[in-house]
Amino acid sequence: MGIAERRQREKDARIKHIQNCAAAVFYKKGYGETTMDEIAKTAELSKAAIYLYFKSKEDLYYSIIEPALSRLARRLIRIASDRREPAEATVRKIISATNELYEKDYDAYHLLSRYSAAEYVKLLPKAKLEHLKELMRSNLRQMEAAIRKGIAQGIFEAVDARLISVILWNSFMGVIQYQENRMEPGKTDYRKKTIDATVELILKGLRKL
Amino acid sequence: MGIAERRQREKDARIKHIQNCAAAVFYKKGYGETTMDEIAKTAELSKAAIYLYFKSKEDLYYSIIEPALSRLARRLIRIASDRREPAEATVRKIISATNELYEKDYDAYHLLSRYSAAEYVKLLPKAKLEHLKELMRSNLRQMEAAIRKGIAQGIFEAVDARLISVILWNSFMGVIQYQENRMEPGKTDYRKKTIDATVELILKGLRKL
Amino acid sequence: MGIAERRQREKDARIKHIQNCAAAVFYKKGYGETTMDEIAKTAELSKAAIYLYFKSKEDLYYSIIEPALSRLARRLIRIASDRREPAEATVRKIISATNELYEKDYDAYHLLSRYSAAEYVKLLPKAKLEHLKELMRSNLRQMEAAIRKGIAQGIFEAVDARLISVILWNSFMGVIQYQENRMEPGKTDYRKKTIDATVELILKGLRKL
Amino acid sequence: MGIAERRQREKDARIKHIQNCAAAVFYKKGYGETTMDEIAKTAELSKAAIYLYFKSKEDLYYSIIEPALSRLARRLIRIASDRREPAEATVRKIISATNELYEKDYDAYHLLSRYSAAEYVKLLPKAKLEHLKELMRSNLRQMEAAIRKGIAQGIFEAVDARLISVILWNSFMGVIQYQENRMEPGKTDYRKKTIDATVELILKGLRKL
DNA sequence: AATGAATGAGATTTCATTCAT
DNA sequence: AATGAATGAAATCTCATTCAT
Repeated sequence: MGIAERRQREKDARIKHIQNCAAAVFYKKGYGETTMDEIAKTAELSKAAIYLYFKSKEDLYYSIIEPALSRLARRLIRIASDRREPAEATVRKIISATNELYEKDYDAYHLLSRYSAAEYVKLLPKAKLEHLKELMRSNLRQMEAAIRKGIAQGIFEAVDARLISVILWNSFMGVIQYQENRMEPGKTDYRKKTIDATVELILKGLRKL
Repeated sequence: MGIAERRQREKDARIKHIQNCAAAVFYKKGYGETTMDEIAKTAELSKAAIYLYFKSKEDLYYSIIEPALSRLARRLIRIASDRREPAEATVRKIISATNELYEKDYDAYHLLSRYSAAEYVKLLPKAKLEHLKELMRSNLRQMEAAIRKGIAQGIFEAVDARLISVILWNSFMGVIQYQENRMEPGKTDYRKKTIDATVELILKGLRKL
Repeated sequence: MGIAERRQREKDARIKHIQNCAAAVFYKKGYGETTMDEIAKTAELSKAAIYLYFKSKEDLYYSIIEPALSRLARRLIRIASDRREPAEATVRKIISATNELYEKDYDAYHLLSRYSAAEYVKLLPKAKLEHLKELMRSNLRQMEAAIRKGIAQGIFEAVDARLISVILWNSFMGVIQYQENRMEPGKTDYRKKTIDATVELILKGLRKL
Repeated sequence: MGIAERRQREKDARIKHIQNCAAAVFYKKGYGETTMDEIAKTAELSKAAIYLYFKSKEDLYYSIIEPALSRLARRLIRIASDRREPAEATVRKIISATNELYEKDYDAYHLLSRYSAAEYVKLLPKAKLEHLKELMRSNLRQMEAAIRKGIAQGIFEAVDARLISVILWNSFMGVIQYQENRMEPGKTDYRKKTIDATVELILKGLRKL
C-alpha cells in the first residue's frame, strides 16, 4: 500500500512538473508556436514520455487551464456568498483572490490572462470550450453580485452592475496581460501595485459622494 | 501615363485587399494558427500571388500592424500637444481616437489589441520589434502627458501620472480584447459603450472632490 | 523588304542578347539554380518576353549550347582534315581553335566546360542529348586523328592515340573549368598561359626522343 | 553501457548510410536538381527522418564533402613531407592517394570532382566555403612542393612549379570528371588507366633530358 | 516507465509557365 | 512585341504523434 501510494505521489508530481513546464512555454510562445519538443526539453523528458501522461497537446493545454480556472471559480463563489460583508471589501477580495491564484498557480494562470475565445474555438472540442466559458461567466457573475450588493448597501451609485463588473474584470485582465509584457525579473511588485491602484480608482469612481 | 497610374492604383488596392483579408484571418486565428493557404483562399488568390506582394508571412503581418500603429501614434501626439485644452477632454479624445482608428482600420487594429510582446519576440526581427515597442511607448507617453496636464490644471488629484496612464491604457485594451471575444455580429455598440463607461468611471475617480 | 529585313535583324539581335545573358547566368549558377526571373532581369526584359523567343528554359539552354558546340565541331573537322600539316601544329590548332571559340563565344562556351552528361540526361530529351554527345565524340575523334597522324609522321612515339586524345581533351577541359573557378577580373591571360603550357608539356611527353 | 554503445554505432551507421545515398543522388543530379524526396527514397527513409540527422539540405551536402576533402588534405600533407623521396615517386603517390580516396570514399569523392566554386558560392555560408577553398589550396601546395623538390633534386627541368602543379591537378580532375561522364558499369579500370597515363605523360614532359 | 527513432500530414516558399491587355 | 499579374506544382522543412525496445 505504501508503495502504491508513493508511486501515485510520484506520478502526480511528474504530471504537475510537466504541466508547469508546459505552461511556461505555452505562455511564452502561445499555443500555436509551442512545440512538444520544446515542452519535452523544458521538462527534461522525452517527447514520448509526455504522451504517457497526456494524450495530446490540446489535452495537456486544457489540463493546465481548466483546474486553475475551476479552482478560482469555486473560490470566488465562496467569497461572493457573504451577503453581509461591505461590497468594497468583497470586490477587493475577489480581485486579490484572483491575483493570489495568479501568484500561486503562476504558470497556469498566466495562460488565462491570454485567454482568447477565438483561439479556443478551433483548439478545443465544443464541450470543453463551453465548460471554460461557463467558468468565466461564473466569475463575472460573482463580481456583478458584489457590485449589486454595494448598490443595495447604499455605498455605490446606482450603476449598471453588469457593465461595471465587465469593466472591472477587463481592466484587471488588461493590467495583468500588459504588465506581463513589460515585466522583467524582480519587478513583479509593480504589477500588484498597478492592480491595486486600478481597483481603488474604480471603487472611488463608484462611490456615492 | 494614365495607364501607369491606374495600374498603380489597382496594385495598391490589391495590396490593401490582401492585408485586409490577412488581418481578418490573423485576428481570428492568431499568427501561428493562420496558414497562407487560408489567407489566399480568403483573398480569392493563389498562395503564390500573395508572395508577389509580400515576401513572407511575417512581412505581411508586419505590413498590417506597423502602419496602423504608426498612424495612431502620430495622431495621439497631435492630440496631446494641445496645452490649453482641459485634460479630461484630451483623455477622452485620446481614447476615442484610438477607438475610432479601431473602427476605421478595423482589421489592422484588431490585431493590435492582441499584442503580446512575448509572441512578437520570436516573430519579428529585433529592429522591427523595437520599432513597434517604441510606438507603443509613445502612445503611453501621450496619455501620461494628458494626466499630468490635468494635475497641473488642478482638475485631477495629485496622482502618479505614469501609473494612471498605464491603468487607463490597460483597461482600455482589456475591454477591447475581452469584449471582442464576446462579440457577435450586431453587438459592436456594446463595446463602445463599455469603453466610454470605463473612461468616465476612471475620470470620476481621478477628479478632485 | 528593307523593313522586314531590319525586323529580322532586330529579332536576331534580341535572341542573341537573351542567349548571352542567359548563358552568363547559367554558367554562374548552374542550370538548376538559375531562375527565369534572373535571366529576365539580366536581359532587362520581362519573363514573358523570354517566352516569346524560347519555348522553355530547357529550349533556351539548348539553343545556347548546341550552336557553339556545332560550330566548334565543324571547325575541328576542317582543321584535322589537313593530312600534310605536322601533327604538333594540328594539335595546337585544335586546342587554340577551341580556346578561341571560348573567347569569342564566351558565354556559350563557358557552359560547355561544365558539361556533365549526368545532368543532361534528365534535362534534355533523348534526341538532343544524343546529338550533343555525337558532337563531342566528333571533337575527340579529330584530336585522335591528329595524334595518329603524328605517329604516322614519326614525330610521336607509338602511343595509344585514343588514350592520348582523351588525356589532352580532359586536361584542357580541366584547366578551363578549374581556372575559371580561380579567375578574377583581369586574369584571363593566366588561363591561356596555363592551357598553352599544358599542351606543350604533353606534346613534349609525346615526342620521340 | 553496451546498449548506449550499440545505439551510437547504429546511429553512426545510419548517418553514414544517409550520406552515401545522398552523395549518390547529389552526384547523379547535381545539388540543385536533387530533392530531399529522392534522397529519402534512396535511403528508404522518410524525409523527416533525414532531418533528424541533418538540419538542412546544405548541411547534409557539406557533411559529405568536408570530411572527404579534409582527410585527403591531411594525407597529402603527410605524403609531401618526405624530403628525401624522389620527386616522381611523390607525385605518383599524391595522385594515387587522391585516386584511392576516390575509390574508397566513392560517393563523397565523386562530388568533389564536380567542384565548382561558382556553385558553392551561393550554396554555402562564407565560412564553410572558405574552409573548403583552403583545403583545396592546401592540396595544390603539396603538389607544388613535390615539383619544386624534383627541380631541386635535378630530376625535373627548371619549370614554373606552381604552373605545373596547377596543370597536373587540373588534368587529373578533368580526367576524373570527364571519364565519370563516360563511365558505365564495369569500366572503372579505364579511368585509372587514363589517370596513370596522364601522370606518366606529364612526368615524361618534365624530366631533364 | 521511459526513450530514440520514425513518419504522415501539412506548413511556408519558389518557380516555370501562361494569359489578358 | 511586350508585360504585369497570376498560378499549379513542387521544393524544403516542421511537428504532433506512434512504436519497438
